Amino acid sequence: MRADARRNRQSVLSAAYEVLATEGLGVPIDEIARRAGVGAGTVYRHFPTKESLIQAVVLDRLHALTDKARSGIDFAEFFTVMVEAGVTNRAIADVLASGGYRIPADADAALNAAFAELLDQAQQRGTIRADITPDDINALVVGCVATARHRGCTDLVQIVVAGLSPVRGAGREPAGGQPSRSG
Amino acid sequence: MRADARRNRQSVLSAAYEVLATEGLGVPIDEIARRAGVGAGTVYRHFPTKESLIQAVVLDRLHALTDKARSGIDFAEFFTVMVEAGVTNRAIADVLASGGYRIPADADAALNAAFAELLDQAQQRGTIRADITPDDINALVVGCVATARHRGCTDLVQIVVAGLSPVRGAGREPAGGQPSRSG
DNA sequence: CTATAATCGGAACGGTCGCCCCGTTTGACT
DNA sequence: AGTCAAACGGGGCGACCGTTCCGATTATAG
Repeated sequence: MRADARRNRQSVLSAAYEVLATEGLGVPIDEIARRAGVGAGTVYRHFPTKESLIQAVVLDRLHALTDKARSGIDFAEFFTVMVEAGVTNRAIADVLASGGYRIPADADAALNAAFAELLDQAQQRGTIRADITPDDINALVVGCVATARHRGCTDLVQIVVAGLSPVRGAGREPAGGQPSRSG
Repeated sequence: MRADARRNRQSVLSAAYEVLATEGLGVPIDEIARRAGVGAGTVYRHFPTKESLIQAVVLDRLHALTDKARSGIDFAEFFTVMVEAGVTNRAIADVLASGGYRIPADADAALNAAFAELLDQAQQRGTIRADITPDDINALVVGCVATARHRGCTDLVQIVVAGLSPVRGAGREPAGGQPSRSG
């Protein structure tokens, strides 16, 4: 592959990563091309469709999240990580909510499996209510992202996590830190 | 006003109400016109912009919700009502999430004030954690709607409500009913 | 019934966006 | 340096959508 082609491909990927994170999946290809300093045609040379470009960018993030889930992290912590990923990166938020372009099933499945494993461990340890399913968690993540994006109140995750616990108030008093303060 | 004009205006309103609830704010005007059995021009004769038509439809629902809040309902119940309103009516969901067309500030304020009042009562009664703000509740409603829309699991509201309560497990065991069961 | 003006409907406009085309440029190999 | 295929870029196409326009229609007053 020619050097300029490789360089341009990288520019497009970087620009796409940045713009998608800020603007979400709705950003026009022209905007990505402009920020990459190339023409729209060049973007389509490297990525046949907008969807394929988005996948290239988003899959990278999803794999990073999957790795994080496998790193011995706590369920509640990872829940927060997922929500923060969605809040920080609008493209991730859109993908998690299935709002826009689909991602390959295997990447989705890997992340879901890792997350489900953490959930199972937490349930066996009694930290999380037993009647919660992985699908519930997915939905809650989407909801928390939507919640936190609505305004800056990321700490609302604590409320949801508290609701997930089978028994509250045993050494986990909400006092001491305002769970929500924004504006 | 001519009789046919009045009739058409009503047709447009009915069609808009129905289509907006199902499809959300993104539905094209042409689709509303088609379902109303009129031309697009007729829609614009009665409502100068798409936004004004949406407002006419949505304001009605928001006032109904405000009335409901003032009817002596419990906070947790009303929380559920709000989420269900968003789940049933995509236009309401979009408006609550500020995703699309704005609504007049006074209608929004009235609903918020009524909801905030319910929250305050619940907090004074000790049912809801004292550190929760009305804005937090708004965000949580949006999140719950997004959550429930993601799949059919409306019951996840219970998890959030449980997280909102200062102490759980005192006569409010989650046992007995599967808080989430879907697909 | 006729005149008249309000109303109707859908074609048309302007803007946006994903995607393609093709004349031009440029990097790599000799 | 010369050659040429690969890569570039931006104009253009088709589709969609909100909005406008105007000739045809029709309700209503006299």
